[in-house]
Amino acid sequence: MDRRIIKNMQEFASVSGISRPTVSKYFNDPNSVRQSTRARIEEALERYDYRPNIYAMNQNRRLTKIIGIVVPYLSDPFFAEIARNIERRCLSKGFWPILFSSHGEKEHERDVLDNLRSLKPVGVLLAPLGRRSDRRAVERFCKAVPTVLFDSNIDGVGEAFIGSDNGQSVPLIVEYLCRTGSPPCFFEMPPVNPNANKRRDAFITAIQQLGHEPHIVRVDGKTWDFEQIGFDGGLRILQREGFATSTVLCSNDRLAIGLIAAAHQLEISVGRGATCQIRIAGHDDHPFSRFTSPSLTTVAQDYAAISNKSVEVLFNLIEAGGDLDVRDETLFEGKLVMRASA
Amino acid sequence: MDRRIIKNMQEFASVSGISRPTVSKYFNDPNSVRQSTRARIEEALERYDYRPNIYAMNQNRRLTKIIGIVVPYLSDPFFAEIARNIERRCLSKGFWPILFSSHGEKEHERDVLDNLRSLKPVGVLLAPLGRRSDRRAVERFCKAVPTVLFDSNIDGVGEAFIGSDNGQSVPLIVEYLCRTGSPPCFFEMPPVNPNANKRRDAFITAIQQLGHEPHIVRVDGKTWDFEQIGFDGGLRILQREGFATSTVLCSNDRLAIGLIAAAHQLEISVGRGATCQIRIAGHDDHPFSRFTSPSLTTVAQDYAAISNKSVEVLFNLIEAGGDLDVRDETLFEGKLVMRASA
DNA sequence: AAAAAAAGTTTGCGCGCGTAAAATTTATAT
DNA sequence: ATATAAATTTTACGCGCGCAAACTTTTTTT
Repeated sequence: MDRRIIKNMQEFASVSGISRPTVSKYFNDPNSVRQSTRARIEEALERYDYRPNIYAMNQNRRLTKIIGIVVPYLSDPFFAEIARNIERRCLSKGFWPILFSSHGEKEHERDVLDNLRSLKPVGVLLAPLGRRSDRRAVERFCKAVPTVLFDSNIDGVGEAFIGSDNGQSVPLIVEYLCRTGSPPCFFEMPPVNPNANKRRDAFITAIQQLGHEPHIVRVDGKTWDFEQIGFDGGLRILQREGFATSTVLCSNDRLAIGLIAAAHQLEISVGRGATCQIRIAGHDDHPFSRFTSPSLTTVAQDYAAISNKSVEVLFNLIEAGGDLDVRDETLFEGKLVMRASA
Repeated sequence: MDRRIIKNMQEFASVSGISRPTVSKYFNDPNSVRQSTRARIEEALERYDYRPNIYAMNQNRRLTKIIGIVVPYLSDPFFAEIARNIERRCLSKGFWPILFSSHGEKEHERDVLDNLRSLKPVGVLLAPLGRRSDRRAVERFCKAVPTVLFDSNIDGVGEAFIGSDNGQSVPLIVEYLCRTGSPPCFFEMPPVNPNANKRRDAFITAIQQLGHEPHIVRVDGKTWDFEQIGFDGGLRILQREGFATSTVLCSNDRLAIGLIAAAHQLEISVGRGATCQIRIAGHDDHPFSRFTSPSLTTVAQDYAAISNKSVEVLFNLIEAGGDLDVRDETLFEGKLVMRASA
């Protein structure tokens, strides 16, 4: 840090002995200027610690370097982790990731998309709320901004979709559960996104294919407190009629976490041991699933692959100028994670 | 949505029959213009859906409306929840909250602060990493930007601090544990922030005051996977020497969650029942603590109060023009949450 | 060494808005 | 109705940078 403070690019250009347009070019892409020039600029940069005004930059650039990341519910560590991964990859490519959460509310998602739009991002990675989304608002947004959807699909909206293959993951665990014990029933809550429905349907198909009757148990719940919903619903069911079979496959891990807690409270032993009364399995391999008691058997969503692929597709989309020829959908397979609960 | 698209404020001013400076004033603060004028503008706003260019706005404003929120680790639902609360309050006051996570890394925190600074926020709510923070970087930041610290204090840095009173909360649960069973030992990991140390010290003081020997058990761990650290460390200890007493107070809930999982794996029964072998308690009332098996007895941090107060203080700070006369520290008391684990 | 290509410089314009001062209109108080 | 205050309009300038065109210098090619 040297002498006077630099207030704009012109001053910085002067002290570094380079013309302003070249300096501008450097900040746009350091590799676009000659090595010797780059060295001189970076040398001056160390002495003066100047940073271009991002507002002026973004106002005048054709394209900003901003990438929007929108997740439905950031308090869910699953989405927090995906967001973190995406953020890292964007940063390493010189972009400015900005993270938003819809907080599970349709209105908030709409507001987020509106605000995000006025940031004029080059691209957006959007995990929509799903069934609770204001479909038209999302459509409008995706028409105006190059967007890749992930986690939760909305048919025909966005330039691509990346998610996991429920049609593979659900049969995988259903087959495992049937092979190792009583066939499972399916425990679900009102579907918040298309995945929930796909999982239920995949369950029905899979269990029938194995020659069993499909039992679906649905509990109420309108919030995003999935654990609480699983707990409350599970408690009620276990106290009254019980489940149709002694194995329960939950629509997602968070529901299963609540159900395990309910079972424990009622002193119903969970697990695959001989003395256990009920087996509980989940779906997603949520970050906390390995720390339930007993630890939760589940199908892991490959969220590293999902976030990596999402970013990759978005970068392609950006390079292609904002629209792809075909809207491709990439689905990743789940992996069985055998733990103690089933 | 009507006729032609409005590309700038001048055009919008024309179609709404108001002068541009007045329109500008309106967008700065809708209440600063006459009611009749406001009505006319908002009427036009409905017909034309114009939004001012935020980059141009922020470039020229004395103060932006941006409020930075920085948390150490967003994948921790505790911080995600606080962030959500803060965000809501900022939005309702017409500010633009932008959320950042340090991802538990010193370098990343530094980068975040650097980037945030160039956004020229009016104010920032910062929960620093703590001991892993680059103290000088944080200091420099706080000198340049009106900042309120929360959760984790750094002496003399920032215009205010809001957190919880470990000197009250720890004795509270220590007293409870001693009253209802064997005195606890203290289970901790390498301290990531000042709270960890304060809790240990508070534990020692409290347990001695009650006439017991303070036993501290520390396990290794350098990441932010607190559950994993609690699990691995707990497993090792329980398999070997065991804990000094049959009651374990953990430095935080996430550690306790891991420890409960370890105990379960070793078929050590956790709880306050007569047949139980060990009692485990935590600190924070983490969102997941009610869903462990058994549910976790803990001290609740009043995080609603913490986030509310933080925002309130920041608003005062902003109105005061960026610096307060005195750096006040507000500490909120914890509340005992008796559940099944202790 | 000459020619071609690449990189850098100069000049100048424009982006969309904030803000200030002076002039004018409108609302409120006496 | 008149005086006063408040709100609005007019006019004009500045913010910090991107970008394009024409020109000059440096580097690479043959």
